[in-house]
Amino acid sequence: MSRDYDFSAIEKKWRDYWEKNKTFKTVENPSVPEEKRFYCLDMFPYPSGAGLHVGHPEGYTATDIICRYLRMKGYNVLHPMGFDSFGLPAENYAIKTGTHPRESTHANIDNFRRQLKSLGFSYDWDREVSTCEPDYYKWTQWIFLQLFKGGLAYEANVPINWCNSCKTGLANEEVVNGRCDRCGEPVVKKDMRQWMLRITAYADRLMEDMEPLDWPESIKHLQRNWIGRSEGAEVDFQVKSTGDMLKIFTTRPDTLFGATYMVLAPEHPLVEKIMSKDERASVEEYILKTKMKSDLERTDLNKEKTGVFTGAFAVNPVNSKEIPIWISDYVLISYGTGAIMAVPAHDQRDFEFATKFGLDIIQVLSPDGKPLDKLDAAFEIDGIAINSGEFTGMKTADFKKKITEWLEKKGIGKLAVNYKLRDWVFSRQRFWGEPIPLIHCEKCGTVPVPESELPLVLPDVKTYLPTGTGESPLAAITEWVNVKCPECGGPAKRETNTMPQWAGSCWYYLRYLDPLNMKEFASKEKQKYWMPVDLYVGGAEHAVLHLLYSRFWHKFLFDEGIVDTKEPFMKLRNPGIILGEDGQKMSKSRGNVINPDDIITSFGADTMRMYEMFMGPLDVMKPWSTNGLKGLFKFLEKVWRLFTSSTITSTPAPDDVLRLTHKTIKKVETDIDSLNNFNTAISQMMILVNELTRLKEQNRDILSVLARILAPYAPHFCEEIWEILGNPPSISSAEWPKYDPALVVDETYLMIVQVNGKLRESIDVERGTDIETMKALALKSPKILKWIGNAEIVKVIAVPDKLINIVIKQ
RNA sequence: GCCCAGGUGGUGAAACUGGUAGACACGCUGGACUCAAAAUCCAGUGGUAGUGAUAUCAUGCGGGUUCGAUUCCCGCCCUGGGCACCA
Repeated sequence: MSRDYDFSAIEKKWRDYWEKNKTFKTVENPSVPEEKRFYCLDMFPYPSGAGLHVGHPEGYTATDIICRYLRMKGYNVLHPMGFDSFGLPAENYAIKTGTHPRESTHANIDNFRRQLKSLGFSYDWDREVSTCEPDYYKWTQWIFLQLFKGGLAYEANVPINWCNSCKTGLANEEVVNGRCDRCGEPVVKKDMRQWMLRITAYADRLMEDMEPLDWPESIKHLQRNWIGRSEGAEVDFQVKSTGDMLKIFTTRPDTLFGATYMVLAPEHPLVEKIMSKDERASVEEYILKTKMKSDLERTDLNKEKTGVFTGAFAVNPVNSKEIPIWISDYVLISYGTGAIMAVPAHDQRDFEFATKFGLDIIQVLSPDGKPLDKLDAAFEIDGIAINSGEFTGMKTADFKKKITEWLEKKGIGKLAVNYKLRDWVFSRQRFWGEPIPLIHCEKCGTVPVPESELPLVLPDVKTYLPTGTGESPLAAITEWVNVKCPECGGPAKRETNTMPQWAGSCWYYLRYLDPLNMKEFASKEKQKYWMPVDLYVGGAEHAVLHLLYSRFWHKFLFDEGIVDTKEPFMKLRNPGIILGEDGQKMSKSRGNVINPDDIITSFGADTMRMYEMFMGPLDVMKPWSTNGLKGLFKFLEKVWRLFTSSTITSTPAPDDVLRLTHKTIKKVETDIDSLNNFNTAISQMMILVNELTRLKEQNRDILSVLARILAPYAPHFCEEIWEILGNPPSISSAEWPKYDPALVVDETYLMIVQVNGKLRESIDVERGTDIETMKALALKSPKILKWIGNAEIVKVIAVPDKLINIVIKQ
């Protein structure tokens, strides 16, 4: 029976079959042992109006292959999908098009779901979650309340990153090169009342607990740098005129004797108090100027240092020297104590500042204990102390330890640790997000919405346009804002800020476990059955956003006894970016965007899946090629003909073909197990198919193996050929073939013969041939004898079952 | 500037713990089939020299270690990503 490979009919047929038979519904079967339970998680998509792009199916196909393969090996696999649907892009899109974000979000989700289904992914769709649904965000709000009650959510009036175009505050993690991550507008600082999450309380654990995880080193590295732990000392300096204590943080307490001036951030609270009358005007002007600067201007490294003298002096506690106090915007209020001691001889920033303003530069450190002649730049590395009183002559490391002890004994300093990581700015002055479930009462202060009243539903609003005033659009709905205080019953107002986009994704992997549970966000039993996530696949761009935030929430939930694992994601893999056919990043403006729908219509989902896996290893960046895609279509057609246009018998296949089949099983297995090299598994299957194509007739058992090892890659296609072979559906529950270890190695091999490391001959010999025989065979070869000639053989190196190298004197 | 990843044919890429560089595919060239084209099948395909067997050069560049280096070490160049006054 010969017929064409009608992919669209085949794919529809099997998609319908899976849906109707709930083939991929997952249940917590207790008889499956723990080590055979696998939780495989994809980063859920943000359903934009543009639909799925080709990058999505890359990671999703990889995980789908892994899941289908593991099921065939007898694993119980949890493989869910959902939608990250609250947040700025949906809202901005809604504003642009004039539709309500709820409507556009729902339409986008429907489209995404359709596209995902058309790719044949084996998700258990009964577990779908969507972060913007009240049933879901009820629990996001609930977790927030636990954070609030645990003292980890707090209100603060701090200068935050503000985007004038999106009209909202942003987290540090959402600012890229001084610009808004979403719209690219420069970010400015704005003083605002904010809800903050105390992620810094977990800084140490976020750092330490990451070490044993099987994550890409680069991602761990990124997180480590973002957290930015640095050890040093806090030292108190006294302000001479007022007696105030000025606390500074330094990683180089060993350079204390070289401090020739101090610098406060312009926003430092002491500035107002300590500045002298004479300097007031210039200090105030400088502060004003700083306020007007955008972050971009302020952090521009190329600009010259600026600053003004406050008129005040501080006393250096190690030598009682009086040193001037300046303010400058190169000192940040948000790091350390917002104040530094400046050691121009040993810190490049201070050096530049001191040079510009003619401040003293005193060397207190050199490579060999002798002062350097002249300094063109700060000497910043470790060395031996000079000009440092009783500490002179000490090595940097010892000095640090000794001086810190000394400061501690005197009660004017101590060991201190600082982090680059800042607390998480958690409120957004926008509409499309989870309402923060808090009530402000004049009498009782900030009171949580009672848990029984959750979810606190996002109200309908006439205009959801951002106000730009620092208030969210919710503030305008007086009937929603004005409530009775849950504690005293008096008049109170709701918090009108909403949560950031990252809130819902912080814990979605937990909701998949038990999506319909109305009493808890996930039952302990279900958690115990599946957690932690065994494999998590998604984009590296989330290294310091989602992946850090969700680890923080998870640790908090762990401390609360709500989850039982310290870390949520054991293995992490990042698919590489797919570039356009021109090698450029895919974008609408470049006109090089590939739409998965078009590919599926023209070539089918199976070809699409195969091609995306064949392009290269999962983790590397790679350009799209339509010709390459066609190659995979041709390959499937070739396999199709094998099953539909050839004679299929039970006559055993030739020995070499049988061996090749077993080698192929093994190769496909190890490549899937690598979680990365799906491309070479396909290459190996191509080699097998090329070999089979040469045969006059096909052996049924070999075709059966081929169908099963190809099934995770091209599932619709393989369901069909499985049926053609006469098997009942579905191939997804067929058993993964076992290879025979005896058949994966050949009886003979090609022995390489080198002369002085250069390939000169290759001889077919039996596996296991001993070294002496190898030598004898090599030295019998006329070619080799010709190369050796009369030269003296210095030595012979033999690697059994591989090669022999004859070293001669030339 | 600092940190990380990576540079292999015309293209995507392969190569076990150092052991045949370029598997598999795309593209290209030639052939078969066809009135012709598409599809399919067959053959060839890193550069140079040679009809050919073959030789020689070749994994970003320059050194080194080794019988032997795409693989290990040192220095440099380029590309991609991250951080960017964090004291």
